[in-house]
Amino acid sequence: MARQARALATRQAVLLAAAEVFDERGYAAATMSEILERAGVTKGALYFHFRSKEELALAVIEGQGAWLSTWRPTSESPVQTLIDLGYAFAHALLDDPMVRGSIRLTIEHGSFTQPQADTYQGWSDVTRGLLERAREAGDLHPGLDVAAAAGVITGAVTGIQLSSQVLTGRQDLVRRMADLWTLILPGLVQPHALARLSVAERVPGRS
Amino acid sequence: MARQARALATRQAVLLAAAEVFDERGYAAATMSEILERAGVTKGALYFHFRSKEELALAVIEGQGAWLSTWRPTSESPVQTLIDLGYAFAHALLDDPMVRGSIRLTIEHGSFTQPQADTYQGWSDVTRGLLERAREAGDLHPGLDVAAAAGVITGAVTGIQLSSQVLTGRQDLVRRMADLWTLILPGLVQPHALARLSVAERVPGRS
DNA sequence: GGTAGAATACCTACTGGACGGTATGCGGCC
DNA sequence: GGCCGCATACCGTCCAGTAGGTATTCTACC
Repeated sequence: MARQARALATRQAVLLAAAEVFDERGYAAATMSEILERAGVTKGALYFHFRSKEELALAVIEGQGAWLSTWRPTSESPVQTLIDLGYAFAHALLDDPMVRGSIRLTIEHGSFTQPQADTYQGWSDVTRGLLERAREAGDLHPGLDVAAAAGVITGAVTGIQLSSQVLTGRQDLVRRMADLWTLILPGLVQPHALARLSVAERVPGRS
Repeated sequence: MARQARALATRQAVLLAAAEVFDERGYAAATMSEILERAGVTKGALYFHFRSKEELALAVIEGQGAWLSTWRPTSESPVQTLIDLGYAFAHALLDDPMVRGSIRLTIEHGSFTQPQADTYQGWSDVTRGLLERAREAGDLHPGLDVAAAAGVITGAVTGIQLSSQVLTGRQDLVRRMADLWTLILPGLVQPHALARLSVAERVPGRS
């Protein structure tokens, strides 16, 4: 047990360092040397836990699927939950190295296409689920194609994040997220539902 | 003159091959060997025209700025022009290897940050210019923040394109573009202007 | 319009270094 | 004492870039 704890600690250190390096350099440009140096770990230790660079990258990508699956609705209103999810994701991108690294690896399509498609699909599914609940609640425009809207929102969030990163190092990410909702919501929800929504970021603690 | 023609041909062949390989593999994973092999050119020829891998990548990125600057308005209506620009860009992504490679290099932020920021800024500026003309024409919602909307649209198009590529190899890109406009336009333009717009792709040849 | 010579355009062979991965050994906890 | 967890030294490969030679085409002059 005690030694398992130590092993887990080094494993986590490697994962974290890998996420950081993948985030900064991308998969191909990242070197194992930099990862193990930053983790304060030797090559033997790293390759004991991960058999290859690719396996390590896959483990980092997994970390972000984990983040999404821990997300719990924050409101009775599905659309409000979706908005909150966007802001939560923005803050994860700012604070959580694992999410950052994972997103970079997902965006850089390359050797491993399947996990990336899964990531997009996962986000699209969550979005779609919320939108379908919103439609049942009568919040959405009647003719709206829910699947199409979910695809657009997922893609738009991806792109917003990317352009924010390139232009300002993600400093204006939260503002851009607000801009996105401001622009998109009128095409999504009916006016009476729009009035009940908080487009700006909500501080947690209220229902 | 005749020798310039030959040199220009090989230079173009190298640029094209480079764009393809960068598009398929990304900057770091792309190898000069594959580029010169695909171009049917030897190493000496390549390094005569481009002094380094980075210079070659920058030349590919330039090609896309060139594409954007050759774009000419297609309609009296600025918003309709913006929609058409989106579709034109989608088809360029499907057909023009230079645009494809350039976009991949722009999305993969890495060693050269400045040209990428310039690319985003260029798109954002064009979009913003069209939106400002639309506002002067009274087409937009009165309170709309034009700069913010331009940023969102640029980012959204980027993301749409990315997710379409990962999920379907860009097969559904045009449809996703239509979904984007359907969702965004109600938050952008006033109803009376919306009625005059063609959200679906227009075949060229009519005013 | 033919030729000398000088750029221009390109070819081949090579190099130094870095990188992912491995083999083997060793200490400490059960 | 045995295995888990790690450390170290090493290997084969591949890659960006270069050195130096060769072919091709333009210019100049006759």
